[in-house]
Amino acid sequence: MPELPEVETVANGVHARVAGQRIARVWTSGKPQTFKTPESEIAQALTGSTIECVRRVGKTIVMTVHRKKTPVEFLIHLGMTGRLLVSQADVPMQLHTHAILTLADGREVRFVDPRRFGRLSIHKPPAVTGGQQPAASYTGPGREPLTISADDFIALFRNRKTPIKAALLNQSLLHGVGNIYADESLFRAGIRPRRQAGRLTAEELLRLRKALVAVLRHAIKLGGSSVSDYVDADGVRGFFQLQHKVYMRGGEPCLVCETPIKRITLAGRGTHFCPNCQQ
DNA sequence: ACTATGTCCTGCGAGC
DNA sequence: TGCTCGCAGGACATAG
Repeated sequence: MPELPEVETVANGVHARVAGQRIARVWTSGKPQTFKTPESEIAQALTGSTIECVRRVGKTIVMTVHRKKTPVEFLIHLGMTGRLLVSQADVPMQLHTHAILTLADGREVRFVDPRRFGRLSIHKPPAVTGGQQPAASYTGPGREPLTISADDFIALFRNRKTPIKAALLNQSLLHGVGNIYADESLFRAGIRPRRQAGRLTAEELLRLRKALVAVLRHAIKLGGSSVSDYVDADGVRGFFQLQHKVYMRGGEPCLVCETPIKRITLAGRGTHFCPNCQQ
């Protein structure tokens, strides 16, 4: 499932291929739950506009386009099985394609999502009160794991009774962390997923932050984790799944101490940890 | 204000 | 071999 490293990989890949291109046409599938903003509004906002940049905020891909200097942000959330692909027009359209942006040079940006947990929407900048024109800027629901300071990171979890893993998955605290990187960072920090977030010591939280940043950076370098059907903008798989220490390794020996990895359900999610290495 | 749980959706793999 | 069934999970709604 696409989390921060996968979304970052896709956003960078799409940016490199389409920045500066004009969007000539927009097609949408009519599957209502995919569109948080009505399809007609999305099509109207994008048709004839020029793509300025494509970047990642949390788990969301933000495509900034402009027309007559008015910026609009197109938000693409990949959900669990969403793909954003840049294709030549003659590549056959695959099943579960929900949106196609046809570029002026004939190539297409395609959003494909079998399970339909993905969402497309338009983010409008807040209303302007003064004379100046603020740039549209989607900031996401929480803080960025890669740039948050140590003090702010510790403060996020203060007084929280929820398990640390559930807190890591809460996008209004940190955004971008999902099930894989929550499990992997807790393993690398030696912390049990069920520990109450508010009861972790500052030292443990610093270890967790360090582990989380390291695992996210490493995964970005390897193009993300390809579990389920994740691929980048060119349809190429990532390699970080080969570095998973606990995720989906229930019953297999811990790579550090050989204790069998335990699998439990926490916050409705499969949760994997080493009962010896994680206390 | 927090926290916990159910729901959506399809593909895949286990098991009979 | 071919079928059914349960599971995978991010975000959001709803309940406690």
